Amino acid sequence: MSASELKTTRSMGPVFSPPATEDLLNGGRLLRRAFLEAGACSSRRGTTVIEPEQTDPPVFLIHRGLAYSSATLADGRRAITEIHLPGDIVGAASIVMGGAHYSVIAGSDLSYRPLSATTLRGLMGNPQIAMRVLALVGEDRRRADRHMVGLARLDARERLCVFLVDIHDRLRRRELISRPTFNVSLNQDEIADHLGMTMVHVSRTLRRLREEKLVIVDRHVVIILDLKAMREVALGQASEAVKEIIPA
Amino acid sequence: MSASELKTTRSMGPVFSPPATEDLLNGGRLLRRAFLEAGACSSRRGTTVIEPEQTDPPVFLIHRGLAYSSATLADGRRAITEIHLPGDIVGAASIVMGGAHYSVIAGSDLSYRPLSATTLRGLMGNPQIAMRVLALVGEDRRRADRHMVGLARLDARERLCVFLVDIHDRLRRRELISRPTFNVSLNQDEIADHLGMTMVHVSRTLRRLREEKLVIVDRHVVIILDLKAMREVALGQASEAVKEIIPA
DNA sequence: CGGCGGATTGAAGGGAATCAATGCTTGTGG
DNA sequence: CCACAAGCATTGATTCCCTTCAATCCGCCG
Repeated sequence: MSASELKTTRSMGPVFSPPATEDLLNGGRLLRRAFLEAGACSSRRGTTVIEPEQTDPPVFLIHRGLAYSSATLADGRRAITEIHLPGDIVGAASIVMGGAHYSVIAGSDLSYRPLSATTLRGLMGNPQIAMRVLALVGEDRRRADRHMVGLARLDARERLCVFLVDIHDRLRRRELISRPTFNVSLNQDEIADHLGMTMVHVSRTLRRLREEKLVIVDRHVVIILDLKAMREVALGQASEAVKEIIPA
Repeated sequence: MSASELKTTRSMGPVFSPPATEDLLNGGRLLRRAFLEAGACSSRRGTTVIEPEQTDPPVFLIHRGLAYSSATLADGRRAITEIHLPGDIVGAASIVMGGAHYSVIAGSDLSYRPLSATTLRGLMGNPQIAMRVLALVGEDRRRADRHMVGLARLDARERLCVFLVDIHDRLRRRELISRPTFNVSLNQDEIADHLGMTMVHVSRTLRRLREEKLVIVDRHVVIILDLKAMREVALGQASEAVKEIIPA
């Protein structure tokens, strides 16, 4: 089996460096276990889970619901830099950076498990966990890169397709959904802040996508009608390198 | 001394988590040492240093010159996601991610020291180095976040100010310059791809900044005329949380 | 000198923002 | 049970920032 075939075969989840994979899997197990020892918390939609001023904030494993990281400028302009889904670990980088420079806000009613920064720093003594934490941050970074490319070079329609397909794929990979229908508990204002556009234009663009019979977004329910076509809009012009990251 | 005063005092470089700082400093030393044991390399301007297809690529410490990470879409649109300056360590995340999903290109003639992914993975056994590597990726992520906010919510003039002030501050912090004049060996096309605009509009906006007597960018030479005013454009509306990150 | 890549400038067009009004749910209270 | 307010979404009209297209210019090098 060739290398490329191998890559296509294991299309679930992010592709790690083969020599590191063993450690990563084990580190992942240990890390999850550490989270499970912590008690579960919950926050209602709209609550700020992490404040930017907070020093040495805890790290969260999201159990249910959706959260996002956002930064607000003094004049009120806001950008949502990342969407966190169930299974995501939020804020891993802050254990060395001494604090987030953004807020983490519950986008829906949320349940999660916090792990104190100190505890996690202690766990870093285990190289497998250290590797795993590094992988978490690396994965975030990869997503951030893709998002930057989108913000810099895609138009509104493309951004929305990428956004929706992305969420779909992440939920699918985690086996949280089995059909191309899911719930995104963000309102259009929040989507706009994530994609660098206005609510008005999100609304118009969603209408267009609906008319094109690509996807229906009503309230918080997303129904993807033509996943293949959406992928084409999203990645039709993505480079081969980027395509490899996204499972078909 | 209050906490905020303390923060302002140590205004050089990124602020780390206090409990981790000791480890980080030591890990940093060890890491630099590992790089210095490797031989120096050089690449001419325009060379691709890391290809996106490359599996398990090495990590680089840049010695002299400038490089950037870029992703190109199939239709030719390109986004430059990050600028790497002397002293930066490039590609640390790829030791677990199994490869970059972007190219790293020499923006000028470049000299650097590579460290193989395998070697660095071995060094991760040392918790101090592991912490330090995590900090590297975390720092990158922080910059990525700032850049996303810029792409999403700043206009052309603001983006250019942020960009130039950012480079200035990074060079200043590393003590590579002492006056607000420096060299950015990127052409306007590359700047445009970094800031998500067109070369034509970069040109126009730079003219405007010149007329406003804020900064002169001629060829590859940047002369900042009014640093304070530029910071105001750049961060005038930055949130307090973001401001703290940037040294005055 | 001529040619070339990069930068500049002008004119025209378009995508998205802005302003503003209306509609639709939902929840609350009379 | 309806009225009404509040929040969110939709739609239209207008404006504007930025892109696109195209021509010119400038410094550099063979």
